[in-house]
Amino acid sequence: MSTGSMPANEPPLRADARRNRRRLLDATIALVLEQGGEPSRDAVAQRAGTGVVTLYRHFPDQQSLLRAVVLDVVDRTIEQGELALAESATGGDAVRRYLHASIDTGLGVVNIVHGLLDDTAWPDRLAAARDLLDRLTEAARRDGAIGPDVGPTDLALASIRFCRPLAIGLDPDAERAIAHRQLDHYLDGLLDSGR
Amino acid sequence: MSTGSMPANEPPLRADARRNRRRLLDATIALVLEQGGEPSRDAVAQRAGTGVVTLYRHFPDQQSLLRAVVLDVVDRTIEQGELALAESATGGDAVRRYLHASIDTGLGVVNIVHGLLDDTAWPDRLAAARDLLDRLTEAARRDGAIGPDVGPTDLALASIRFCRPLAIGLDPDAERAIAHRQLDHYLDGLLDSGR
DNA sequence: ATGAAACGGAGTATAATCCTCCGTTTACTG
DNA sequence: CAGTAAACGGAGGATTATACTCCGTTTCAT
Repeated sequence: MSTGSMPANEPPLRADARRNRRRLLDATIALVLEQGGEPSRDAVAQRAGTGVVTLYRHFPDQQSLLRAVVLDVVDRTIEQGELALAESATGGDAVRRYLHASIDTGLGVVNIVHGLLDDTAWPDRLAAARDLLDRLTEAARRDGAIGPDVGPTDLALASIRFCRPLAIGLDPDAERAIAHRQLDHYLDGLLDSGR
Repeated sequence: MSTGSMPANEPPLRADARRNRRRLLDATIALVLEQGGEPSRDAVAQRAGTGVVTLYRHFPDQQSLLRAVVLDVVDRTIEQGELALAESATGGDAVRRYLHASIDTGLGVVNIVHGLLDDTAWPDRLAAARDLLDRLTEAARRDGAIGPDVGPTDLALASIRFCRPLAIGLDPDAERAIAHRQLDHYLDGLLDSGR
């Protein structure tokens, strides 16, 4: 269930294949976030520490790779969002926790890659994501954490903004730390928390 | 004085040359911000609405182009920052006004391009920029707008974060509007203004 | 009007990218 | 602990993008 986007009724993958598939997805996510566009096949394979052939075996064309990436990221993010909504004490906390999680899952890729896909092969996930954002907004509004001028779009745009690397040669750890810190300040302003 | 980065003791440029130079700089700034790396020559020329030759005539190699871009952006941003510092009622207001201005000048390019330059051909501007950030921080701290945990680095990183386009196919106007809105929320959190 | 400076389109050399063949290595099964 | 099938990676050729230049035309300044 938490295995990301695995089509269920397929012959089960061998262990190394499964590992490499995961690495390819992670490499693609990182490259898309860093460069903001379609990464080259060679670059993906190199980043993943795998041969180019492996990439082609798992994902015959760019479309299937990007589709898999989107499914993977969206699923992991929605999962985190549902947890946030279920376990947080207040609506504001849920929003806060969800956005921080979206930085770690790399949600930003979805919006970047979206325009490169010719089909919308995941209307269900899109609906689920929208619905999640709506419920997060609703919860925060009910608790008085946000005013009427703040909507689901603000949350979506925030996740895009803070997911993107700064592209100034920082190592991933520093990059993430900065993103979380900035997001916290942003949320301090967005949510009139406590005060 | 407000003509951007014009080397003073050179033969004066013809009117069309000056115009094209400006367009090339703007195109480069936009492309660097959108793609986060070295844009191709053809792309720059096309975006500027000029021929490739014109690009080569003004900037013989990539280095000179990037250097010119940095000088241009830094100068215009510093100018705005000094104005903000001089004319704002409070330190917090100065910080706010400076960061909003940096979105419009495109300051983000400097940090992105910085790593692509092999020399630091503008130690004076770098010093001036640092100094400006220090004075802005100092002013805001004196007015109680920021605590001791917020420093000049936060301002620099914020300008990078909010300068970068979201890369989701928005038109420039929408892009800028979102950036300003998000920056405002961020600053509401960063500066414990008023409250 | 005239000379000089600036311009753009077309074209070639170079580098990056895409994609496949095939011998080797790695994981599962009895 | 074999044996087999699946998965792997490096090398290489076809295709595409990028960098840069020649030269006839247009635009500006006097």
